[in-house]
Order: sequence, then structure tokens, then C-alpha cells
Amino acid sequence: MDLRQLRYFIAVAEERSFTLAARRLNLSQPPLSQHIQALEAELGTSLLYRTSRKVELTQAGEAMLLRGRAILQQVKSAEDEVRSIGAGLIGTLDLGATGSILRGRLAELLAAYRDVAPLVRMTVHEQAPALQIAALLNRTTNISLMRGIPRERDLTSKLAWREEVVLAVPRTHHLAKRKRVALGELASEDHVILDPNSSDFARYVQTCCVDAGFLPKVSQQVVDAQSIPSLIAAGFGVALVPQSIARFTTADIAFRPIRPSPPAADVFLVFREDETSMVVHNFIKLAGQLLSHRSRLGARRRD
Amino acid sequence: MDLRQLRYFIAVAEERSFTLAARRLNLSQPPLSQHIQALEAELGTSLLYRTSRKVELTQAGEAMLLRGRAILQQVKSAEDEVRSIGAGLIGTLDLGATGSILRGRLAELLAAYRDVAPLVRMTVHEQAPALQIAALLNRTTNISLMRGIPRERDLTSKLAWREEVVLAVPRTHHLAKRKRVALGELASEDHVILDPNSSDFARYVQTCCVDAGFLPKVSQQVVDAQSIPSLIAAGFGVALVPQSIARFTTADIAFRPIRPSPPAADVFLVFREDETSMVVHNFIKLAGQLLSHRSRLGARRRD
DNA sequence: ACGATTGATAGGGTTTCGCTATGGATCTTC
DNA sequence: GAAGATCCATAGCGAAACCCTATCAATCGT
Repeated sequence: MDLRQLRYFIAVAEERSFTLAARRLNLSQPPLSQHIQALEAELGTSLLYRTSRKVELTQAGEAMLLRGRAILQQVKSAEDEVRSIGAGLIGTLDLGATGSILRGRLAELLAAYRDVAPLVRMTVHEQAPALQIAALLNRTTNISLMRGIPRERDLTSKLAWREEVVLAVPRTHHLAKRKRVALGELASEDHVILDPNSSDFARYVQTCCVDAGFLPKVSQQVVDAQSIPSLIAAGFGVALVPQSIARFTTADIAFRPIRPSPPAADVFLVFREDETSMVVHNFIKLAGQLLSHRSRLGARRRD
Repeated sequence: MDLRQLRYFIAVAEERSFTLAARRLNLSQPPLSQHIQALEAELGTSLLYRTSRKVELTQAGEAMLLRGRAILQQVKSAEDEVRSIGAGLIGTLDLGATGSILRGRLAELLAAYRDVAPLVRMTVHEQAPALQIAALLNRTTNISLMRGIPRERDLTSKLAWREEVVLAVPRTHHLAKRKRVALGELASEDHVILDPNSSDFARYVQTCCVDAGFLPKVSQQVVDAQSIPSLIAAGFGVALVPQSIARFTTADIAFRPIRPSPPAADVFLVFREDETSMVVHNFIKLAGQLLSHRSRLGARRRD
């Protein structure tokens, strides 16, 4: 049996006429007759009761019409679904992110994506960086947002957005009065840092300090970046943090830009190199567009 | 989209290999590749992720596999159903019959048919003869069993079985002692008859009496043949009835054959000439086989 | 009774289909 | 590490399927 024969039969059954059906199908009448005959021969029963004046359905034909319509409908629905999945309009997207990124600028990216692909089911997993990489490799997540590019062979990265590293100090601290601070000035300060074992960002900041000529003096080391503000407020010293942290912590803390040469706290999209899902590719593409759009805005602002 | 392409894709998806799938489909590998490509082009998305070493499904491919299997299953199920209907193995059969036939030999015909086509839903409608014809014409029933052949142009008849007309008399009646009775001997008897307006059988019996040289003297006229035995037992006279009536009424009544030339009380299958349902045709055919089978038995018995 | 209409059949040209042969890439094996 | 094996893609050709026009047989309406 063939979908074409099915379509042909349904046309004849609905028109109750070979001639009219052929016209509707943009076909001449003879091949239509032949296809119906072939279908009937295959099914071993006649579907239409024809006199040379009118065409009626047999009981088998009635059943064939109902079932045939259902089949064509299901075919169409399957086509639509597959097309949608192929276009990345339907599917699932599992994202990994650390807390500081999740509560940072991620939301606007998610919102923008939701606007383009509202049917995609997004899940954001809050994960420590090491877990993020493992989750990507075992396909638990499709994309992870990280501060730093992992060196795993199967993973690729793409810049999601740029952020500066800023200095967080208690409002009472002498550096809080400064408009800008140079990195070298922090050599004598007590630092609250993230655990360098679990954080690319912490290692990167440490490297920047070393390049500036000093090794930060650690007063406290924490695992979760969200713990930093309260420790700063409590007087444990200063911290170099991504700018986005500033949005959630205002009381008792001041943030000051590092100048000149502020370290970058860039956030990257990390994903499997062999990723096939169009949902994922669309998300990455959108992130790129958002980035270039924003940098164009930034360029205008600078004018 | 084409069912063949669907079958081809499912084979490839299940085998995870073009070569193996081609083997399974009794096909060489190149056309298989081409068909899959055509399907992918039509859907505007790739369904398979191929390296030269392995074949994997994309998300769209996963969906296509599931939906495709469902479609093929539905196609097969539709084919089976249509075939069954075409062969008369599935469907409905509405029969019409008068009380005396319904409670007579009809049961064995129904039972025989149930054995051949157990899935056909049979309904027996008890109807007066005039209603039987109307029901056939407006397609309420497919077949009616009647004692007599209607003259309607759209209806056809076929002998279902042969029955004799026998004489019903009270056990105390002088004819009850006779081994056989001639029709002419009934000229002086009181007769209990069916209403000739509603019964072909009644009219037929009347004609037979007239041919035998007398017009029956009517003591009682009833509408329902089942009322006859009790009236005979009550002494209202004699009655000419189909032989099958004897099976349900023994007490106080005797049945005697009419000899020579017993009138026939044959029962006919009546149906629309343009009837298309294979269920109906199968039923009629089976009735014919049963009849010839029985007459062969009868012939043997006579040897 | 005759013209018009309907579905079936016949014959021919075009498209589609499937096959063999071959290429490019990767994995395995010695 | 190089040669062979394996896998999917491409090219070219013969065969089958497909659709077309022309025509026939049967029935309906005028």
C-alpha cells in the first residue's frame, strides 16, 4: 500500500467521482482508475461500487476512507513534528551554570531564547565547574556557562558575554573612597577568594595578581561565590569578583573598577563538539547575536 | 512522503547501518542512501548522523522512528480491517423474520453462520411480513426470511429450506386417527386461519384449498401463528400450518400429513438486489450450502 | 433515439527506480 | 605506521513505473 494510492482513493471517495477527483488531484482520469484498481487488488476487495453513472462506497470502502484519513493525518502530524525538531523549535535544552552566572546575566539570555523557541523545555542545572564538565561529557547537559575554557578535547567554547572583574570592599575600607584601583595596590590587602581547585575563575584571578607582581594574601577561602559579599561586609578583607555580583549586594559593600587593565571575567558557552541538536545550535547562535548586538550598542554609546 | 521511504528509514534506524538495512530490505545500499537523502531533503532536516564508521539518530530521527512505526502499524491495521470487511468476516447483519420462522429452523442457520463468521454482529428483528419488506427497502434489514416471494422490483429471493404444510387437529377429532389426510377432506371442517391481509402464507394456503375444490370455512382468524395451537386445542376446528409449528406444541393436538400433493410451506431468503455487503452474500451462500447438504442427506435417506 | 457523460482500456513518452562500479574516509591489523 | 577492510556517498545505465492522449462501452437525459 502506498500513501499516494490512499490520497487518490480518498479523493475519489469524497468526490464520489473519478473524473472530479482526477481534476482535484491535477491528474487525468485513467491513471486514477488504475491506481484504485491496484489498491483494490492488493486488498483483495472492492472499495467502490461503480456503475457508469455513479460511484458509491462499499462497506470496506467506508472503513478504508476513515482509516485512510486517520493515516494521512498522522503522517502530516509526524512530518510537522519532525520538521519542528529539525528546526530546533521543539525539544529539550539542559543548561549547566554556576550560581554566580545563574543569578547573573543568564536570565536575559534565557528570556530571549524563550521568545524564539517557546516550545523548547529548558532546564537549568546549578553545578560546580567540575561537575559541569562531567555533565557535558555524559550528555546530562547540552551547554554549560563557565568562566573559562576547559581543555577537554570533545568540548568547544564560545564567548557568551564580557564582564570585568571589580574590587569588592567594605564601605568603611580606605579603598572604598577611590574612584578606581590598580591591581598592584591590592598586594598588601587580605583577600577572600574562591577555592582555586574548583574554580577556573579563581585560578585566573590568581594569575592576574601574579602578573601584577604579588601573590594575594588569603584571609578566607570559600567554595560558593555567593558567600563572598557577606564575608567582605564582615571585614575579612577585599575580593576580586565578577561585576555581575554587584547587582545583588549593595549594603555595606562598595565595588570599584580596576584600572588600568581590568581582568576579564568573561563567560563562555561550553558544549560538545559533536552536538547535533538544533535546539542547542540555535541557542548558541542566539547568544552570539545577542553579544554582537550588545557590543554594537556599546560602540554607539562610546561615540 | 512515502511509505516506502518510511520503511527504508526505519530499517536503517533499527540496524544503525545502511549496509545491513539494505540487506534486510533486499536492496542494494546506494538506492537506500538516496531514499534517505530524499526523505531528509523533504523534511528539511537530517534524521541520521553519519560518520563513515557508524550511524546514529538525530533527535528528529528519533521522533521520525517512533512516529513512523506508529504509522506503519496503523497502515497494517487498516489493511487488515478492510480485508476482513471485504471478505465478510467483520460487519453487521440485520435479519428480519416472522415469529413462526424465528422460532423454527432459523436457529441452526444462525449457528452455522456464527461458526464461519464469529465477528459479525447479527441482529434478528421479529417483524410482520409487510414490515419485513419495508425494512428491506429502507435498509433497516439486510435479509428477511419469509414464506413467499415478494414481487418488489428491487428484491430478490432464494430458497432457504423446504417445509410441508401439515394439518393440526385436536387429538379427539376424527381426523386425528388417520395416517394421512387429503386436502379435499377438509372442505366441511371449521378452519382457524391467519389473516390473509398480512400473511403470504395464509393466502397461499387459501389458494391451495380453492385448487382442491373448496373455500375453507373460517371459524377463527388470527394475526399471530403462535395463537393457532391453543385455538385448535380449544376445539375451534382444524388448521393448515407449517410443519415446524409441531415442534413446540404437543399436548392435545395431533399433526397429520396432507397426502397426496402436500402444499409447500417453503421459507425464502429475501434481500435487496443491489446488496453489496459480503457479510450478506456469505450468509446467503451458506444458506444455499446448508440446503443442498440437507437435500443430499435426504436423498441418501430415500435410498 | 441520439448526444453527453462516466469509468475502463490501449499505447507511447517521460520520470523514477534500483543496480553495478567507484570514490573518499575511517578503523583495524600486522 | 602502512596496508587492508569497511562504510556511506556518487555516477552512469538499463528496467520498471508512471502519467498522458486517444478511444471504447455503458448509461443517463433530452
